[in-house]
Amino acid sequence: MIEKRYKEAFERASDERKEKILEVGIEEFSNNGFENANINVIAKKSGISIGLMYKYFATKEDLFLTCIQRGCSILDSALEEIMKSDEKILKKAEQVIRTICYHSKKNANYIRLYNEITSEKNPTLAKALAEEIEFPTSRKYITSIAQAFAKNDVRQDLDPRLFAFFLDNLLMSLQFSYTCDYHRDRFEIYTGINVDEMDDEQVVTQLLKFIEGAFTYEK
Amino acid sequence: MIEKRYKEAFERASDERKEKILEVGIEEFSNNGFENANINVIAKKSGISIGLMYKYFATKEDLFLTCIQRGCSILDSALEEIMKSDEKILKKAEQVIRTICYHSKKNANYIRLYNEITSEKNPTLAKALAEEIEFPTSRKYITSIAQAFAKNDVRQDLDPRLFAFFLDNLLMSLQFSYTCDYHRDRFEIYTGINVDEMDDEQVVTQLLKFIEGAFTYEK
Amino acid sequence: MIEKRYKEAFERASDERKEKILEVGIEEFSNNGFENANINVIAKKSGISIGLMYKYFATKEDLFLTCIQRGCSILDSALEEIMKSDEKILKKAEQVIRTICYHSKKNANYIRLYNEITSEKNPTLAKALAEEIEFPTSRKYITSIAQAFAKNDVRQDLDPRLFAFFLDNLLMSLQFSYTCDYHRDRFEIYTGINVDEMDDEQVVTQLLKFIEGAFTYEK
Amino acid sequence: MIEKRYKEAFERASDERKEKILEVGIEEFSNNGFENANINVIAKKSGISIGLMYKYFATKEDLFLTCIQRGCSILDSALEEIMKSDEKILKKAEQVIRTICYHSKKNANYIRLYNEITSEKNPTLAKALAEEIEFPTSRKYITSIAQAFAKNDVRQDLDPRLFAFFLDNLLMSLQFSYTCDYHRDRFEIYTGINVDEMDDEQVVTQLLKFIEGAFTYEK
DNA sequence: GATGAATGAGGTTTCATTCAT
DNA sequence: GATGAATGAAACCTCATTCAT
Repeated sequence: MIEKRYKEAFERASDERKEKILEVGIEEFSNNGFENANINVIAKKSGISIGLMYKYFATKEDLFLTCIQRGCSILDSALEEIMKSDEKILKKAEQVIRTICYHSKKNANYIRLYNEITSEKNPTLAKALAEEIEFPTSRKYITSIAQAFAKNDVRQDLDPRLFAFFLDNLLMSLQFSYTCDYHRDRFEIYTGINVDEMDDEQVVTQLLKFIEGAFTYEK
Repeated sequence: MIEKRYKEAFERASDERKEKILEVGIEEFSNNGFENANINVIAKKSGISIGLMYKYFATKEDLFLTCIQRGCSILDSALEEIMKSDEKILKKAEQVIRTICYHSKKNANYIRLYNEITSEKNPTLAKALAEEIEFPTSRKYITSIAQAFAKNDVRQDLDPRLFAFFLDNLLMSLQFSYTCDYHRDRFEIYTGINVDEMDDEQVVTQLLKFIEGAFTYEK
Repeated sequence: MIEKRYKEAFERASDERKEKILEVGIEEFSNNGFENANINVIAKKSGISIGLMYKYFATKEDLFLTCIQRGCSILDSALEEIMKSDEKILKKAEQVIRTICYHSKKNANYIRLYNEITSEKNPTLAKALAEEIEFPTSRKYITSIAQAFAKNDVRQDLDPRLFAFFLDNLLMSLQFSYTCDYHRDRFEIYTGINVDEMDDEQVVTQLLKFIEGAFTYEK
Repeated sequence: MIEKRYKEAFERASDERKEKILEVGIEEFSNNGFENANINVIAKKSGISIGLMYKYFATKEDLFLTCIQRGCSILDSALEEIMKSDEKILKKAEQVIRTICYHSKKNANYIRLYNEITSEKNPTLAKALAEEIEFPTSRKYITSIAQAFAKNDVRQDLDPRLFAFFLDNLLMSLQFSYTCDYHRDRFEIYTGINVDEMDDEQVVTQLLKFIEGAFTYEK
């Protein structure tokens, strides 16, 4: 688990300021990537001095990680809402997919930040990030599938953890397809349609069929 | 489509040298990412001077892109072999999955380079790369699915292009899970097992079930 | 017209520092030309770091242009003083010539910088520079000649603008002859005397005769 | 006087090749200036290898100087023709001016090369160049004026060498005004007319009046 | 004579981080 | 707490020149 990466001074800052810094940081990091983001620019756009920024965060990496934590908590809370319900697993999947389709523009920067993380090269950092970000989500999926398994709502020869993994692979890929340059182009190459002009309903329907088949079918 | 990004002098170099430069380049770029890779280091490790490197490639970006083209052509030729056969689609899927499991270590750097690309931030470059890389693969998948569709081997209410897209999402994610730091950790979080110690057969079996259900099931 | 080429940070620097940087810059650029001048050297001699230099000027070219503006404003203010008087045109010419002879050592670097500009190869930059530098001077000369023309102090068949141009050609060449290596040697080849040992009075007298005849004579 | 700056191998090359190399060299140096001209490019455009270029010239500077000698000999031979005649000095001046107006386009590159030289920063080189280039011309002018002086064709209180110098200043400035970016813009600022659209006859007439007055008038 | 592959020093520019005020 | 001027290491890239063939 990632410990807090900000200094105490950051906690003491006003909520408005904290919000602003992380918002600007998320925007800059998601637009430019970690290397090309400029911490001096982030400070300026946040309306604080670079000196104060270093009173809040020891390094550029710490600011980056704090931005990630912020972004992920936002994404996770949306998922939380859906997964805690009592709906059947396919119903939950549908809601998650619709949420992705619907909110992908509003939260585009968070998702692009997430995409940035998935190509992290530092093994130690990658591990900490994965645990921070993937753990909560994975438990929700695994639990839901296990429950469905117990209720015999899904095929009985599936491995809940692997199937949760495959499911999340599909959802993660979809998120990126709505928000990240390369994945957007990839989407168009496969479907022939720009993702902005795609009928979301068609995507939802087809992906649900895919998932439903995957979870339900049994020879 | 990406045109060649190397200069004529590079073509004239010995095969051994060309091989060496691209091998070193792929290693450096996949280990450090584009920004943190150092051309001077690549030149030194390749046994040539920095001046000569710039006789071969006009910019760092051009070297990067040539490394990508090299990596992709290797990956694509493996896929080509499988997809051109007359097997049923699920048989092909199985072969592709096995190939991924089997070769993921040998070609780890290529796949990590591919992962690097998927978070490219330059829209123009992202588009060119997506077309170069995704187009050949997508046609193979779409064609195979369309053929299966015509033979009634798969459910008749699927959209071939979207299903090809979903299928590739699963395979792409699997590749990354074998090779890229973050994805490897993510895999372990979902499955509880480090990917290096995972029984490949279990992964193959489960993923095939997932795909088989997705393509076969019809209410 | 050239807009300012320095950043706001430069304006905020102390006058002493601004003065120092431009003085050193003018010296380096006039001694070595634009290409061979070294920004790191200018920074070091100015007593600031290279990083700060780039806080002040975005590029080497911007520093160069700011040096030029500084040099030209000094040269122009000397001319301004003379031209705004009510003297007859030949009296003004005499004063200008004497000023050139007298101040050519003190301002040698400015004049050599001006010389550097006159062989500028970038057409866009050349145009901007010419307008910045030549316009104020040209108006002064043309106006003076036009006034003399109106008073019948000069021959009535002259074209004021072309005669202003010829006059300035003579003065520009004289400036260079006092300050720039090639022109100094050229001067000696023509006159047989090194310009430093030449009796300025002789030059003033002869050049005034030349100009007086040019402006006065009428068949 | 500049000694030859080419190696013996260059003398042994075919006239065609020598011609080509110098022609290309003059073009590159006059277009880009000494620093920005690329000797490898000059070799390629001349149709020879860079290795051979260094068999012909020891350094880039030597090639440059040989180009200058070539360019100047062309310009000088045109002047030679005019000055050796028996015409009166003003007639000769008119012919020189007309030659400048007429041939300025054809020989633009030579003149721009000459312009490049006039801002040479190396004192030793500047001196050698000035002697090479200015000496022949200066003798022609000084001699002509001295002859005119003896015949009482010009005012008797002029210093022949200084007047020759002033005269050449006017002609040199005019040459540059027809060919070099900065000087062309300067011409337009003074006259209000682009030098390409200027009526040459007007320039000739006015400059001749200027010179005639300068040489003839006597209080 | 002729080639052109190969070298590598050196210059411009960026930006994370420090610290005096 | 807050500022922002100041630092300087490090990276990309150019091109005159060499030399083995």
